[in-house]
Amino acid sequence: MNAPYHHGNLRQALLDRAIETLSEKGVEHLSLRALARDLGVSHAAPLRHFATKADLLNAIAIEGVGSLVAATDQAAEAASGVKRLRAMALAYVDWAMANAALHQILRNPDVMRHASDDLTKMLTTFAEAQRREIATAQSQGWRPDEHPDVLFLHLVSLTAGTAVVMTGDVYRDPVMTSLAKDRVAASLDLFFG
Amino acid sequence: MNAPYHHGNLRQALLDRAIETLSEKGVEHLSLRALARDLGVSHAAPLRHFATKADLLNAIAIEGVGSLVAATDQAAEAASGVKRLRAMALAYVDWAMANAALHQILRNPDVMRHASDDLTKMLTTFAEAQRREIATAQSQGWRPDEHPDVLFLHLVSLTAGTAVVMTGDVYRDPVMTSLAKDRVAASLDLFFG
DNA sequence: GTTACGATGTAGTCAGTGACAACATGAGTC
DNA sequence: GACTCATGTTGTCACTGACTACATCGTAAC
Repeated sequence: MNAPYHHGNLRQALLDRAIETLSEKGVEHLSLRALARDLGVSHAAPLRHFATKADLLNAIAIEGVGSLVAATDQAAEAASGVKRLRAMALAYVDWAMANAALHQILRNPDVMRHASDDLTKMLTTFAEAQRREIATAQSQGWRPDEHPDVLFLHLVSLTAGTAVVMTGDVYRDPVMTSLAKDRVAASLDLFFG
Repeated sequence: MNAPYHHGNLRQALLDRAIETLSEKGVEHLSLRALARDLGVSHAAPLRHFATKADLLNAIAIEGVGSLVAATDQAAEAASGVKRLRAMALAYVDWAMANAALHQILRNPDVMRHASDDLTKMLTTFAEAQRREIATAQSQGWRPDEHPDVLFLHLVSLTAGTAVVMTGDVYRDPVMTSLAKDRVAASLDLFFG
């Protein structure tokens, strides 16, 4: 009748509930103790799974990057060359819009400051994949004369920036954001076109 | 001999010290009480000037936007047309690199979530100025056939994104960041050129 | 001059938080 | 059936943001 002594899958439950809370209240109001209360577990139980709050956020970020990489990988399958690069960029922005809370975690300096080796490695791998795609696209005739570093910086800035703008961090005016929604592809194509 | 009862300019001292602390430790470890200790006043003194922590961050953000607008305005004076637009974008990124902590505050969803009317108004005004510059540049022959919304979204995304990348939020690898430093102008010129 | 007032700083307090240590529970193993 | 160890609990500590009541002092009216 009573709740069982062991939760069963507290770790994942914490991650899921934390992501919910984050999208509602932001990282500043995420509290381990509130999570524990929400899940009907004692205030110190989360510490068995995440030694510190930073660890929890790091784990969330790892889940986020995994989801992001999966989304861009899937988008990449359909095409090749520049179109592949374009598809990945669009998928990135789409993913960010669909997972705004997760995206904000990945862009939060206070979270990434404590990034684990695993997390930084995932991000590095992601960046390397993008560099490879650029090289391939260039070898197939897309902007062959530009320096790869310039294209990479531009690609990363543009995609990250568009995601940031579209998830409402910059101009929180919803009218502007919804207006811009229809322009995302066109904006990206100023680069890919 | 003893410290005077009144600090003299506690408000500005708080702002200055807070910005220092932010660049060292991030917003998560900024504490009103620690600020009070640093400045040798009682733990509740800051509340006379900023009713809540959110108010303090908001005030910092207002200082930041003011400084940012001043920097881009000054850069704009020298040129006109697309060159003016380009100069403003470069000034934006330069400012962000020189004031990374302030820039991160302006990009922190947990801060902007509580943005005051004054702050949002400043940001709106800034956005409108950018839209005007785009219109002027277009009337002078720069990308005349593109939709202004597309250009605006692209401009904002690109500048915000470049600033985010260059201030180390995304790829924290300092090698990458310093490599990219020489490429900033070239990257922006893929749009302005 | 002194008196009243308002702005600024102080002292004390409260609930909420992250972190830690010591202990309890129970599923799986030999 | 005893052992073990991951998982959850209880208790505690220092710290924080926020609030209230009080102290100090510049200023300006009288």
